[in-house]
Amino acid sequence: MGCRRMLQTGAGGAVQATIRRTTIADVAKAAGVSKTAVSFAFNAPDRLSSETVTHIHDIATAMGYRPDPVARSLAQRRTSTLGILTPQSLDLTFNNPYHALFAAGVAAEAERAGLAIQFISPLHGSLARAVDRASVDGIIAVGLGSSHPEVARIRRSGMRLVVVDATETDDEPSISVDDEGGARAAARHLLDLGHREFLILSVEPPAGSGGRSATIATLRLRGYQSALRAAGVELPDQQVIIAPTTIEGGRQAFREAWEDGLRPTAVLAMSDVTAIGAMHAARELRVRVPDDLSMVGFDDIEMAQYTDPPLTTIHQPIHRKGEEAVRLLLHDPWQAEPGRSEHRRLEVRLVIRGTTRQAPPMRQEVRDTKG
Amino acid sequence: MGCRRMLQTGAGGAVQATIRRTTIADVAKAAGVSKTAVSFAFNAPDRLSSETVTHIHDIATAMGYRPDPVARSLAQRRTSTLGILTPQSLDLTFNNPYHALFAAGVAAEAERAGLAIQFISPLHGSLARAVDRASVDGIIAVGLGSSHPEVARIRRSGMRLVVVDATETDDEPSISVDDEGGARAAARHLLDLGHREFLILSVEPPAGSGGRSATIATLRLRGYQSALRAAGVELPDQQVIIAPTTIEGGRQAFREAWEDGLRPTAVLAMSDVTAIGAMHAARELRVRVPDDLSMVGFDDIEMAQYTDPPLTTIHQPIHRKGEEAVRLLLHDPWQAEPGRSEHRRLEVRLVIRGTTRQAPPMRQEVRDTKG
DNA sequence: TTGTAAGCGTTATCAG
DNA sequence: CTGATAACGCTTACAA
Repeated sequence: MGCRRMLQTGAGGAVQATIRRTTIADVAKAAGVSKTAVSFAFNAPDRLSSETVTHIHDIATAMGYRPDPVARSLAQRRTSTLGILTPQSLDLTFNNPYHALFAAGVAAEAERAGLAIQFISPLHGSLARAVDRASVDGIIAVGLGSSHPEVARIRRSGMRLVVVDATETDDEPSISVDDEGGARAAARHLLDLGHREFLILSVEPPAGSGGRSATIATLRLRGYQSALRAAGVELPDQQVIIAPTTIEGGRQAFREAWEDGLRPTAVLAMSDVTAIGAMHAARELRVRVPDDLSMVGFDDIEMAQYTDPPLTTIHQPIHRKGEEAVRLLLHDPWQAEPGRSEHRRLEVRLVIRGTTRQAPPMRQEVRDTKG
Repeated sequence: MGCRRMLQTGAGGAVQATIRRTTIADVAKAAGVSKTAVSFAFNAPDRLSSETVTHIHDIATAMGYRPDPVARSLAQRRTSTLGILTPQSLDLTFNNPYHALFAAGVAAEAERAGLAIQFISPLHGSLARAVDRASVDGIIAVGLGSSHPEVARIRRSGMRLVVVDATETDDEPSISVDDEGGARAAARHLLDLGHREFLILSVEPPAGSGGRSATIATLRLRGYQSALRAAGVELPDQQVIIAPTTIEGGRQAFREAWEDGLRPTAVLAMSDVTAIGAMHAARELRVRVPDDLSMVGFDDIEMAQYTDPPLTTIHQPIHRKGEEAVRLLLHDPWQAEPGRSEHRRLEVRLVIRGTTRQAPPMRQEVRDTKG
């Protein structure tokens, strides 16, 4: 099927072009029908006699014809693609079990709806640029508050948008979990076991997350604090440290805290991976978990079941969050009634495994023996 | 900015449309210039006086104008998007650390080149459909041999293509590692430690992987076998079992093998996650690793360092594979010289950690004591 | 049942 | 430096 073509170069020489796509017009001509007929053969076979349909299909496959998805998108004003917007680099996103599982949930539901997925993350440092270039019908923004300038811009552009893990506002629909409640439950569990000396490993607030909107870091911290306060436990700033959400990040954070003389009997980690890292640091420092040190994570990623001992943590339905986000995006109830967006808040629960135990007696003031 | 519009419905009633995009024509009119000028203002500011550029930009942002990426792609015949093709569902892909790390590598290099990433995986069970709908400039196919019908179809369509983890052929460029050599090194290491009773945990061959082309499962098995054969060790079929590439999959596979009466002193797993699952199964069965059972994984994912004991495995440069795949796709040396594709084969190496130890003496024939 | 023709929103060519 | 005008490849009223 001669679909190569000689192109005249400016200089007058003939040069072989890369294979030119077979277009709908080519097929139409070859089949002796109109473009419309070919289009129908693919998109609405019912509107053609079954003979012509098969005839056209035969010709088309023989010529290797494949409708151009871009042209199709332009004409239909629909890309059948949905974007997942993350403020971090994809490199980080893909290697973060939480994000991976969330994306899996999105993918599962998207597939059901026949939608493809595209990841949108800063392009040459600019989220705006990445968003502008993305050919998508809707965006799921994760971890970006409504106050984030990019989110605002997307909303203004009229593109469908669902935010995940961000403050609920009237401006756009959202999916979230009870971060504060979960954190409170984690802290209470440790308080109930008699712990009074805590170390909190916080996740990093997203870059440029804007002022007002509460990030999950804020919410979870608030949860921890409210439980501690209710129990009359102080929490000096020094005892909450921010760690990168990686195993290594958690490991280093705990090491440094230890070297700074902190001697908690319990650590509250805002993410399971951080907790896992901290567990390894503890092991290296010959601190036994849970005998000497209790630990509660957050998220309940798969690995949490397989650490040694298995990690006590706050379970959240990560995969379902992804699915629900897609449903909300598709359901589109807020477009009709602006200023009254739907919010779905999913439940979390404490899962007690092997990393929490009664606080060891008499471990106060150890901190002072240092140096 | 009145960019809502009343649309006449077929029935004659007026209905409010969703917000209509501001187009380049709107901006041109508002700014009192031609469409060309607006286009230049965005894509080739040098060709306009700086005054007009800023003027146009001002108007454009005021109107909330954003060039339509789809229209742009059509006109440019370029989507600036690259597809990662996997034969499995995204649900599995995202939760597989190997794939996640590979994708991260692709993402890193793609970002440098200003390319977006789209995942292509079976849509309603059909890879072909998914490929047809994907608006991408090039495809990186992972784990799909050249003999796979879909790969052949893509090649024929003239789309840029790089295959990863597949047999090297003249038809398309490829990235791979020395799977066979790595597997051989793993087996030799165990043989050197005196092991003679093996269990092999194989990964699943990709569905419809076609007949001839060797998958990584084939290659690694070949590597194991050649080392064992050289040492005069028999490997009955019964001792190689296929397990899903998940922790749970490895766990169950090992349990079942054990229940079937197999009593290996060493297991060779084709993937780290499977190995990790098997380690947990062993622990549940009170089989001590590495005292009673040695284990070697494959891939060297991050978790391998953090298991207890840390996993001995075959390291492969997963992230770099992703980067190289993109480079190869962009470099495009094979387009010029068809039938002579470039292949990059990256190195693997044995990383000895804590899960391998001298074989326990006298553990033959235990198998026979069963039932 | 099939064909004609007008978009879809850009970019690219080529005169002014 | 700027502006018409023709692609780009498809879908989709509307007409036959």
